[in-house]
Amino acid sequence: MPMPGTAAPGRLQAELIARGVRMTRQRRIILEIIESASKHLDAGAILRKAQAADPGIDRVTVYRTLSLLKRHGLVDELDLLHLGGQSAHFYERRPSRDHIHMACLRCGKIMEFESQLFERLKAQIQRDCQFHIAVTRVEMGGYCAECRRQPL
Amino acid sequence: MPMPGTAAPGRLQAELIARGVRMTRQRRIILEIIESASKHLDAGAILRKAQAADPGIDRVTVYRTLSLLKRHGLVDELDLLHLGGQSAHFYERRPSRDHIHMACLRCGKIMEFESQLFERLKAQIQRDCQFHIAVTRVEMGGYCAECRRQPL
DNA sequence: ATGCTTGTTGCAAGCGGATTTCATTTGGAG
DNA sequence: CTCCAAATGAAATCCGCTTGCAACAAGCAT
Repeated sequence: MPMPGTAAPGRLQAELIARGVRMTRQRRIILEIIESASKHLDAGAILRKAQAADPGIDRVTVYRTLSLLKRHGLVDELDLLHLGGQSAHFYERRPSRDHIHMACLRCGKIMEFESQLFERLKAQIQRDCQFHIAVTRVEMGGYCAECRRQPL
Repeated sequence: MPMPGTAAPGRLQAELIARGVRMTRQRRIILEIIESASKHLDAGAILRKAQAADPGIDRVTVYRTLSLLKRHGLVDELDLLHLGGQSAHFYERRPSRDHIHMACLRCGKIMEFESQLFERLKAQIQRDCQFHIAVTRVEMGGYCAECRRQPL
C-alpha cells in the first residue's frame, strides 16, 4: 500500500532516472500530472495543475520539462489541428503503439484509433523511402458519429 | 500563349471566384505565389514574395487570405514537426490525393509520399469509427537515406 | 553527515507569429 | 457611374514560448 502523499514513482520518472536525469520536486509533480492525465493537456493546463500542487512552480519550468521529455522521446507533441483557433500544443505520454488522432470539428472531441494498417503504412515508408521513422503525428479533422446525427 | 506579365488565372483563383469570393489585386498575387511554390512556404515567406510583387501588401492581408483558403478547404496547413524550433506553419495547395509528409530531423528535407495503404486506412477509420474525415495531416519525423549514410 | 559542483529553478524581459481594431479604399453588381 | 458591402493597411495588441541571469538544490564524493 502506497503511503498517503507519496506518489508511486511513475514510468516517466523511472525512465528519466535511468537516463541519469536529475530528479527535482518540480519535475516529479509535472511528470505525475502527465502520467495521470485523462485527456490531452497543453502547457497552460499542466502549469495550472502543477501550481495547484505547488504554487511556486513557474511556467518556464513546465516548458523546460516538456522540452526535456520531448528530447528523450518520452512524450509526443500534438497540434490537434488547432481546434478552436488554439495555437498551443498538447502533450501525451508516448504510447507503445502509435495511434491516429481524430478531432471533431464541431464538438471538439478527440478520439484515438490504433490500426494494423497504420503499422503496415509505416513499414512501407521505411522500406520504399529508406526513411527511418522516429516520431509520427497523424491528425484527422472531421465529424464524429454523434455530430453527424444532429441537425445543423 | 499567355501574355507577358499576365498570369493565367490559377485553379485557386477560379475556385474562389466560383464561390463568389471577391477577387482583389492582393489576393491574386498571394494565390499565384501559393500555386507556383516549389516548396512549402510559411506566412513570412509568402509575405516576402508578395511584397516583391507589390511592396504595399501587408502581412495582415497574407494571414487573412490564408485563413480564407483554409476555410474553403483549398489549402492545408502543416507544422512539419516544428523543424529547427520553428513555430510557423506551412501551407500547400490541397492535393487531389492526401499524402504523408516526412521531415528529416537532421538535414531538414521534406519528402512527400502517397500510398494506397493510407487511402485504405482512411476508409477503415470512416467505417469503424463512423467518423467523416474532412482534413488529414500526417507528419513523420526521422532520418532520410542520405543522412543515414553519413557519419555523425 | 558535510561540502562541493553542476544542473535546475524562478523571475523578468524579450521574441515572433498571429490577431484585433478601425479608418480608408475598392471590387463589382446594378 | 454610383454605391456599399467587403477588403485592405497600419498600429496596437495578444499569446505561447524562450532567454539571460542570479539564487538554489540534487546527489556524488568525502
